[in-house]
Amino acid sequence: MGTTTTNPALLDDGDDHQFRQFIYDVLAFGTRLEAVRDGLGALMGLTGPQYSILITIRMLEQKGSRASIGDIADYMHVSGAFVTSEVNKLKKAGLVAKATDPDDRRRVLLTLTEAAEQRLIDLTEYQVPVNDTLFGSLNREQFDVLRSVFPVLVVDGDSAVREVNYLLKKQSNMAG
Amino acid sequence: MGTTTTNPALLDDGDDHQFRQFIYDVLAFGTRLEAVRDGLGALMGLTGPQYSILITIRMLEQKGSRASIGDIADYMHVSGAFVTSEVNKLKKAGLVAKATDPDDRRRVLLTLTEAAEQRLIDLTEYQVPVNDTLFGSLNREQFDVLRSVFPVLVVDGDSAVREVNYLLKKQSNMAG
DNA sequence: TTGACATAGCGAACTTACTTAGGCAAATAT
DNA sequence: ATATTTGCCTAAGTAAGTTCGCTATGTCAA
Repeated sequence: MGTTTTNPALLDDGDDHQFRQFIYDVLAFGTRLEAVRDGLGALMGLTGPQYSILITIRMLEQKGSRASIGDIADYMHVSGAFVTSEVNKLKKAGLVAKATDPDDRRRVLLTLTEAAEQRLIDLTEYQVPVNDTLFGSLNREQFDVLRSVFPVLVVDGDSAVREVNYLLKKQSNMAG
Repeated sequence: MGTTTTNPALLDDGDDHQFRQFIYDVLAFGTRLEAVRDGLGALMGLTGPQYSILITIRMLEQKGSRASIGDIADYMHVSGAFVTSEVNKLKKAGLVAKATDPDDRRRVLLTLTEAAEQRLIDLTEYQVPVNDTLFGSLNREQFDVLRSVFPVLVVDGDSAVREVNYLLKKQSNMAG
């Protein structure tokens, strides 16, 4: 009674205090990680979202997928219109190239330019000390757990977002 | 060479690919967690930041600390002026009370009202299914690792934020 | 005890990071 | 053929912050 989860693995003798503190810490870490990301972007002369778009494109390239505007928007959980406008700035800065997808000429395929790849390489000079500070206290066993857990959490996170949006819609229907 | 960390525990035979993917997943999870938080806030009729302020006050209360405007700002990594303005809205809504600290009359101490505590209790009805979706696949061993790791990551995160801001300042000094 | 400086909070003006709405062009279904 | 859907774009608006300058209080040094 009064707990915010029913998963017994997360309860300490029926108490969810540890779990609440954990959620709080995850959220707090998230804001710090975002601050670091914004700072790394700024070191390249970019805003946080622009930097995020670059590394999302790179991530998709490395996976062998091709990245359209909509793909980036889905990954980042922002609107397509926003990606369009930020990508246009990145194009103007010579960091991404746009090409129409020959298989579907509505789609725009995004790739990193050589200049962008070089700037990302140059950035590692700063990334290394920052990442070492951030994750210097993790050991191998902890990292293995984190590495296996987070992909699942992302997928479950998507489900939870859908669920909360559904609850919200239901509530607003009841109000209206 | 080319890796973004030097911590050997995070490298797979000298390669940081797993580590990069992990960072990407943590960031992705962060955006989803934030979306869930915003949704839970909306279910209470609040914005995400307002909801965050409420649970930050509650967290500090439970720790036995008293919460000033500046304390909340530090915890949330936002400006004091922003906390001031959001807290004033929460006060108008009858959810937080402001009192001047007798020990330092510049400080404003924040407490949750009964109404706020009740609304947070009512919210658990929605929180339970959402948290179960989010964290339903975690087992005890994984949770124990996460629970021990995240408080450290938050502290190290603060250091990393300071470090990246220092690098940024140094760079802008060199430019100017 | 007074003057100089630092700190906490506040309000106003501004910026940034988004969203929604509406339109066009290409693809898909009827 | 035509209707619908999908992908991207532009323009306009909104939310979530910031910075700046102010007042009040506290602190420290002489």
